[in-house]
Amino acid sequence: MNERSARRLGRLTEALARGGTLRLSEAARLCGVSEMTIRRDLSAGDGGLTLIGGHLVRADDPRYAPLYDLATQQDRQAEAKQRLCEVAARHIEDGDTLFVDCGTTLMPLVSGLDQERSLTVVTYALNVANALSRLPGVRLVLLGGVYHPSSQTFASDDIVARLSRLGINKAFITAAGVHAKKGVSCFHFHEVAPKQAAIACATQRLLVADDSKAGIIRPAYFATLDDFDVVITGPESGLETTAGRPQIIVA
Amino acid sequence: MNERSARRLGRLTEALARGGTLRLSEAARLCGVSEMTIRRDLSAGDGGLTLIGGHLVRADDPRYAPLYDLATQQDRQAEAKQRLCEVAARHIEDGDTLFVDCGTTLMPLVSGLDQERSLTVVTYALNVANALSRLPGVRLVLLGGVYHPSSQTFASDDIVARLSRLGINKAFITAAGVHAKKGVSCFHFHEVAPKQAAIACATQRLLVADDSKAGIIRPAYFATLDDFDVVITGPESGLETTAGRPQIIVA
DNA sequence: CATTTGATGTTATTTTTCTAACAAAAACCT
DNA sequence: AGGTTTTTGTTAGAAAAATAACATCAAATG
Repeated sequence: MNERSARRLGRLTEALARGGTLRLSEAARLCGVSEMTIRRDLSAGDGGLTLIGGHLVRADDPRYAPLYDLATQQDRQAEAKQRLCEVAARHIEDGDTLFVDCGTTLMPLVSGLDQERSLTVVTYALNVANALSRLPGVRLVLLGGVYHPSSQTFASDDIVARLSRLGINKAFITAAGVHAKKGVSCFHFHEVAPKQAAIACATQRLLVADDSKAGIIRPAYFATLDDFDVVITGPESGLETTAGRPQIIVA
Repeated sequence: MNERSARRLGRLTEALARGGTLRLSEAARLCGVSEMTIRRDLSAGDGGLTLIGGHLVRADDPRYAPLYDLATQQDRQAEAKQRLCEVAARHIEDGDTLFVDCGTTLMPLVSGLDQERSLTVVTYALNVANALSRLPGVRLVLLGGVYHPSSQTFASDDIVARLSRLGINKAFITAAGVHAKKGVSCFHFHEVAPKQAAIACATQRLLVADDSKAGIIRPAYFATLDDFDVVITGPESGLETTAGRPQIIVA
């Protein structure tokens, strides 16, 4: 990609940073180039901006991904996540201090929060923070550090210490693999410390994982199933409520 | 308006209640009627839903609100900021560790960075972090804490300690007010600590402020002009290079 | 039962947006 | 300078969407 092209994209991205749309014609006028050039910039770019019916809009916000493109498969997972999150949301009470884990699983949870909901939410994920930053009722605490693009999270050596200073009420944890015997795992090792710290200091621990994670093992173990008080999952997960600790909720 | 029509609209409104888009064709299939009927429903409705390029969206969705104001006034300032940032960018060398301050002034700087640029960038601003998160060559460090929507920044009591542990090479600082005699100020008190810490520990300090800030005093002072090595500003600022410390660059 | 009325579907037309191809201009290199 | 590549603009054609007009259907009414 071109340097000038990148600068134009940057400018447009900035213009649209807080949402809104821009007619393609406006964008072209703004940058002093033809509409065709803007089109080319967009298709060469990283997909942060997209064109929908002649209107330039942000595409990087999962909140605005198409909901019901029933044709594709991604969306069925999205719908599953939506269902799980609706159940998870019922565990949230006003005044809670929540920990919200990384990934896309919990995005419907934070995106769906009521504007006026009075909560404190702690996270180390950039996408989660972005969604929460728009809610006036939420006090957002982001655990900073070095950014890891692979999981859109921040990692730092004192994240555990900082987390333990916060009075976390409920921890919503995600996983890439959930195995009844072997335990709960994720892809990236830098996610382990925050997850474990959140599990350690939260009063109530909730695991949210859709069917596609069931029976899977990923590189980084971070907990066993009975570290959790509640597990919210889909009907095909094969997990069942036993006498033991975790209460399995099927959504 | 028709009763069935109203019911369809209600159903679609519900489907889009949490944002997202719906293809007109999907909507038609969902309601079991033709696309034309959906179109008629929409134009007869209260305007809560709207059609944009074949996609059905909520009219009050902030993402799809047209940005009317861009063409007008913001534009000239944006262009000025673009100019300042082009000058500022010339001070960046590969391998640098930068501090980038909050606000919109420096957005063109980070948005315009080359994809391959090898840098470490430290910031405490969410918008800056978002722009940088897309650049593969940039190691992004976000100083976390409690989110302040007014400035899109994070604040925490140990931000100063954490900053001083980082080897900041060049600090790009912004201001809401620059006064030759009185000093440099910003709107929010929670910005003061990070700014001062960055100024304290950086090797080179650059102030970037467009003309509209010149001669202005804002609530929170955080530095004097000669705390900076370089000041990048516009032609109308009235600032001039004197014998003293700050080198004034007019862009 | 025929007729009317309103809602819906279908088709055709216009407008707009998208894509591809080529031409012009600018930047780049030797 | 001369030639090459890259970037941008223009044009033309294809695709999609918006609009309008007309046809069809179903319920309601006398």
